Amino acid sequence: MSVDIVSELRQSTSNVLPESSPGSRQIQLWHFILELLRKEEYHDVIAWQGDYGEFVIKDPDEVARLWGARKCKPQMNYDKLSRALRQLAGLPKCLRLRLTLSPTIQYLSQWQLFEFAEWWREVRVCWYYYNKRILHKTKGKRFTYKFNFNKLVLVNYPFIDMGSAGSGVPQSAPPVPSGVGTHFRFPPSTPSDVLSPSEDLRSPVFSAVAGRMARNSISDCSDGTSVNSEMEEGVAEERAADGRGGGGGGFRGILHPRLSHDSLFRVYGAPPNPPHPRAPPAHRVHPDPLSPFPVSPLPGPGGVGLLAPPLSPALSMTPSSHLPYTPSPSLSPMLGSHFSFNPEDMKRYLQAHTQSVYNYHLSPRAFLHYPNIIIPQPQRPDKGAAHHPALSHGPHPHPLHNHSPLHAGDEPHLSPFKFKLQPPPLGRKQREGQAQGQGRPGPSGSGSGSGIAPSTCSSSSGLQSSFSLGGDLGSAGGSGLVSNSSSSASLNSSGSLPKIKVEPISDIESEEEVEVTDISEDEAEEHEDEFDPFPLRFRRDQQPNGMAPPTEDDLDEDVFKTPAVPPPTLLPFLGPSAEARRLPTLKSEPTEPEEASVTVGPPPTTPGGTKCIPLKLRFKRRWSEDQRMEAGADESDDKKVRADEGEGEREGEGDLETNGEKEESGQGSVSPIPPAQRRVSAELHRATAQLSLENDC
DNA sequence: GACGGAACTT
DNA sequence: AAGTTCCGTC
Repeated sequence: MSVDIVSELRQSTSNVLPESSPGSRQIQLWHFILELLRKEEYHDVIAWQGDYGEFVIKDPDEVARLWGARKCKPQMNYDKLSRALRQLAGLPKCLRLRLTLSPTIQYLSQWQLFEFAEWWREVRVCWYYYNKRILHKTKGKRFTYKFNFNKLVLVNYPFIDMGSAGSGVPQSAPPVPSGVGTHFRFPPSTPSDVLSPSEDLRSPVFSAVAGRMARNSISDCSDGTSVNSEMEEGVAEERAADGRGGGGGGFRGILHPRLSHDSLFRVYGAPPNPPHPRAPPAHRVHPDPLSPFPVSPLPGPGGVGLLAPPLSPALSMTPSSHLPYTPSPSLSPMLGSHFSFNPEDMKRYLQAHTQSVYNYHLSPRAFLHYPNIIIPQPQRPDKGAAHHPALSHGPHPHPLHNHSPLHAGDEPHLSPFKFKLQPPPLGRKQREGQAQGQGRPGPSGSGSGSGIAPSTCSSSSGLQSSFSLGGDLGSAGGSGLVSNSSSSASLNSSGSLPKIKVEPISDIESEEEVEVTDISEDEAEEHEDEFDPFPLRFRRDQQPNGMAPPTEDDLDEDVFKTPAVPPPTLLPFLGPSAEARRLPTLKSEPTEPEEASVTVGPPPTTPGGTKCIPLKLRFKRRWSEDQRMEAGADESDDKKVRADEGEGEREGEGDLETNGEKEESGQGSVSPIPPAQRRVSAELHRATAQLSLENDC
């Protein structure tokens, strides 16, 4: 890596990649801690001890003094130091968002919902990238903290070498990432074939992928307790996202054919499960002190950085920051179009991922996780079909992933959209507030689901959002009732557009329900295996409006960072073309005039637009495929579906569903939406209706 | 001791 | 952004 590149990287990523040179005042606390931990001379002051990644500050005053000396803060003491450590364990406040769905969500087409769902997923993932849970306090143990290496190493400091302590490293010490000398083999790709890092790294897609990768990729070598292989999870997620269960979907080709799991999985060497800290450090010849690689993986000048894009993870939505992928303008499923795919774009996309994996030491899971690519294989799910070879190594996915969302084909007579709403738990204030109000179901998930609790904060932008996005989805009441907020009222009365609002919140405390000390990483990692690629998980077996109990995963993920751009670009992957698709999508539905006017969403506000490949395209494609299939199906099935639908709706409850039905009925017999789709839409409406939240900003 | 809000600094 | 400082609470 050339010096200037390193310099540039350090500058461009200074907020993420701290200056780590000894003596630097720029050092971050967690790195300083690591620095002490790796030096034997400080083992009487601070040392690894206990569980994996756990360390004990044996001499708090001395550590504080050292820290203060490093930072030129002579007044430093352990109280302050511990405060800083606590900050490391927590989330930056005011950076979480909440999602509020107004009743007008019912006016969203299902593809808008897909878009929204996918966007939210991206937000979740992106947020994770920036979410700093570098360490946490070990409860019950004085002065004891524990690093979350799965977060830290890759996300914050992927190339950190923590193995300098040499012999005597306790088991609590983390493994030494090995670079040179690993079995890692990066598939050759020339810079010209790869997106420029700036494009790549700034892309929200990349951010999502990187974040996702970072979140997961180290799980196998972090706590030493995770038994989920990346591939397993990747497959599971991919399947889940694919929505085809074990079927041989058409999206398996997202794994770069030249990126075998085997080659990519060894970036860190064998998963330390249990870790083998005493094993002699692998070859750690680091021409660049920050990188284990002898040669920069970056293609050259212009590389932005090894780490996080400088933009908000939630969404670099500037047009230039996205992959130069321009979806076919004919992608709108409502237009009955077929989905085209540009192989060149896909190629570049994959290469960008490849590059990212290389740059970040990241997991090949990225390729599996982010199925944001449409493989031009319009195959119906073929149950029992052979899996993609590259995906077939790992254990089978978690059973939960068999609840693959968003596929209408697998279970033709069941809800094809088996996702549920699974919001994070309420914050304290929310809980308290709701305890006095409607009362929210506890985290047991026994609640009756979310009501539509529109934000009391009006959108600051032109968007009168029906969504307000946030990590505390679960804060919604379970009544399923439309709240009486002004926002809701205005939305309802005016029939305003279904829009999304993102707003920061400062007092959501979902983490407080996370027992991070004892079960945190281990169970979290296990739960991560249950990662639901969609924020809206809706299952029939739940109560009509029931909220699933928040999982660790949710707790861990349903936090967001405020997008760096105003709400109009809240669908980052929806560039103008996407918007253009979206609008016709709505218009293509013969709807009531009101709806027609209502559903015409906000105009595209991102000049140039985003050019990412949204997962929604998969949905669209699948949908289109399903529709074609169903169109060819016999009428009796259709009638049966309708009958089932009617029955289900009779069984169902909630104004939203009723409204959704009204909306659909308003389309009349000329509706291009087939019964199954309308059923799906109804379920979507019902599901999304649960994503309501009050707003306490 | 631990926690976390809030204001503040760099 | 990443703490630092102060402080009230548990």
